[in-house]
Amino acid sequence: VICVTHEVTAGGASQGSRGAGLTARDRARAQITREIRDEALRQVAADGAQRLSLRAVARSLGMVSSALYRYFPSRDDLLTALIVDAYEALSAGAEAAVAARPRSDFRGRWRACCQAIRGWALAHPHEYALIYGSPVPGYQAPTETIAPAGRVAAVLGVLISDACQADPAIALAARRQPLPGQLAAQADAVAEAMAPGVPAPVIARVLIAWTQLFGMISLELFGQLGGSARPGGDFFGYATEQMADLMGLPA
Amino acid sequence: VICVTHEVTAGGASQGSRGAGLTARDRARAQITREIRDEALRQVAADGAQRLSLRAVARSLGMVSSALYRYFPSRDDLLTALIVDAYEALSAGAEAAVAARPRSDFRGRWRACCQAIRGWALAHPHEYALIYGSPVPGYQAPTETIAPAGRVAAVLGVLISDACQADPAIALAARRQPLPGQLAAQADAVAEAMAPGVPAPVIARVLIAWTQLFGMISLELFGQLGGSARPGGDFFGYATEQMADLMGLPA
DNA sequence: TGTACATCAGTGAACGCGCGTTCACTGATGTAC
DNA sequence: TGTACATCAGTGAACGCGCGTTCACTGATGTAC
Repeated sequence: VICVTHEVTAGGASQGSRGAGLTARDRARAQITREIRDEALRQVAADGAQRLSLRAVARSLGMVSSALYRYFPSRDDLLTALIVDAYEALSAGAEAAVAARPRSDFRGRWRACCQAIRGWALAHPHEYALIYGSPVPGYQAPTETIAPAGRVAAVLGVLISDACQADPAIALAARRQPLPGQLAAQADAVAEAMAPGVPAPVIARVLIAWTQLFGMISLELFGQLGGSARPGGDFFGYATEQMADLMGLPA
Repeated sequence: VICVTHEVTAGGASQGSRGAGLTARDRARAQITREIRDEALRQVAADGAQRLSLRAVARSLGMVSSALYRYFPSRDDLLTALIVDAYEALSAGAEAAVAARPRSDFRGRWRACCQAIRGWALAHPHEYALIYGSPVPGYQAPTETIAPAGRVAAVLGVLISDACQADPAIALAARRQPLPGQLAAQADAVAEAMAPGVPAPVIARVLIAWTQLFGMISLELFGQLGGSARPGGDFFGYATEQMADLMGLPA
């Protein structure tokens, strides 16, 4: 009885907020869904995505494995939710880091973006692998993951857009090296989606910086740098500056 | 009886070659070991490394799964053998491609190296993932894989060594931008192992080119380029040239 | 406000699958006298 | 050359494990009159 009263009270309170009409059941469902995601994430963080097991998640939550099917129709859907979360966390971090710098300090914003992404990757290696590692076998990323993935790229898109508007010299310098036809068209397509108004040659260099950034992080994280060549933060910072130069960001 | 005669004859023949003293059993063992590797490789190529299963390999070979333990002490040892093979195949391809160009055409050798590595990766995506993808969970690469991994890097090491010796301008140009202390020490260590005599600033740029190369290939192969930004060969070629410029290779 | 019915969360058992690895064993191949 | 013994490849059964997913069911929560 106490329990019922409690729920009714909470229901009334939540009706006052914007979740109007939420029943106790709805709220319980939302919370348990969250708990499942959290526990699944904990397992991915500990053992990697391939090891994610519905049964283990259910076990940790004191549920029976079949109960999870009330919340996620399959293991793959749970994985998809985690992937979306990872993209969101990464891009939120990058956005915040970039926003913390003066709007006109383009090189500083680029640095902040790189550091934030690397920092997040080092802190969450398995989540990073989940979104930028080799694909999980048998899992086909559904279309829902495309938008969150784009949000990460948009951080850089906005940055270069701002820089090009503020400093026409960037575009001018890049234009002196025209691109082969097909690449120019590709770059234009990218510009339209991510950085309207930025000329193709600049975009091409931004793409180089982009692949450099994730390439470095992946090689470092996955330990594929032959022992001797492991890039600590020093190499990362150095490469970041070189890429800023390549993109033509003012010093 | 016929069978025995046959074997004795073959044994005699092989004693004439450098595999002296090889018994029929030894030769059978070598061949079956090869067949196991080949079949395992076929499975990795088809389904990825995580899906490699001793039982499936045995099944394909018409053996019973426990028989494989005569040849490989565990699944991990089989994986290790495949990893070594993959490194060897990749580096052999890169070496051949580089060797096919005139020794003094440094930019051409660099281009050939990049194209060979990308070509091999596209042709053998799962094997590429095996060596440059996110680590297989639960598998710890043993020390035997270090040397073959280094062989790939050595291709680039020899190249830049040659270039620096032939064209002192490369080193001179790079020296104008000194490195932060720790990075210089790291680069010197890399130089000592891979490219003796090459100054640290050049090495730092080579490392950028190196991470760029594998970063591009990984992002392309693993499909993590947000749909729009997928790098066909055009982008790859463009980036390759930019990296040649960065390293200071003469045009 | 009270009752009858519909909805839904969670249970527990089961299905069917595949895996890596061990072990006692048989029979063929190699070796030493 | 012939025999006795040691080595080794391959067999078949078993151990113990974990997984994703389905299904009929119970009991609590929500809804409509």
